[in-house]
Amino acid sequence: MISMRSKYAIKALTYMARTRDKESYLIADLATAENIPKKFLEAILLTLKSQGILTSRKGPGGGYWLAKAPNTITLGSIIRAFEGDLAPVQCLSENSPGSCPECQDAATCATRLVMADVQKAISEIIDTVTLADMIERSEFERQRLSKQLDFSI
Amino acid sequence: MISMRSKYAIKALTYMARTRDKESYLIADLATAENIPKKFLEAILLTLKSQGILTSRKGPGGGYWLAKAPNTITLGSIIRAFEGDLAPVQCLSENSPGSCPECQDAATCATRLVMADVQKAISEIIDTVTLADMIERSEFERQRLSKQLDFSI
DNA sequence: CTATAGTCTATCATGTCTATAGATAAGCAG
DNA sequence: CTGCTTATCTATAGACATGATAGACTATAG
Repeated sequence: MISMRSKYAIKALTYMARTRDKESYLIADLATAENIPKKFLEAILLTLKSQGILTSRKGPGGGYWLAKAPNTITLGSIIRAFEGDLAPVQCLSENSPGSCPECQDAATCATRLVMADVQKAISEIIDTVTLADMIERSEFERQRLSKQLDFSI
Repeated sequence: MISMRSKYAIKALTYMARTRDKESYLIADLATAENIPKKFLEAILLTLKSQGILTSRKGPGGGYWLAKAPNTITLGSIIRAFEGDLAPVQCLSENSPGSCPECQDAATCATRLVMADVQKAISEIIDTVTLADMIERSEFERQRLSKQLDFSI
């Protein structure tokens, strides 16, 4: 299960990518628009900034905005900002290395071998999908469903 | 990250599948052999029994043993016994259904669509690999490494 | 100088995870 | 029937992560 942080981050970022008219977004407005607890969102946006996904400016006229184009922001980079690297087992973690405490022989550990495949499969999906892709996919689905409705009438 | 429960379960089951000579295994022996806290292992074996992976008998001569052949016990069934269905988001959970609390429109939710792909990718791996496969893979790796050693001498 | 808006620190409740202790129940041997 | 063996159940404790809130602090436009 991905955390609420990740989901709120996706919602806020998607909102910004969808409505590119404004040049900056206030925490309060994002919180209201996407129904996210304001104080919680604060910390989330700060994390996204530290990952180079958002930029911000203080003071009047300030706020947050996307640091990169939506088609260059991957879902993986968003999720990993909150969930860490998505290692299914400790010994496959890159940013916080170390062997699994219970493992007797990492070299021949079948669990590690299989889990490496799992990790790769996950990465291949989430590191390929971008924010732009997600908005497009959502819009496509919306239209597909409204057409289905037309037929059923 | 999969839990220690899952890892201990895999270790205990692999041990039983590897040494098929004995007709039953004592909790205490499994705990010693695989270096697992005995009391903790108790609960784990009980869960595996409730999932139909193990069978048991009390009293002298009793113990635990595999309820099925190792090539019919999937890694997925073991992991799911402890981690639940591996739904990346609430709305994709089958055994504890319900929509994600923050979701406004599940039908067009891009996160759900992508995560469904992730869930499928994970399942395709772990539901295909069996206990027998893992033992074989581990043994293969052991031999491969010892051959590599031969060359390097 | 002051209102605005992001940033930082601390705290809280709740829940899960790993692990341990102690009591209980089933089953075999004599 | 007694006693030993072995699984099973209930309860608890400590550590940590998660979701969320409160309040003080800092930068900046005008």
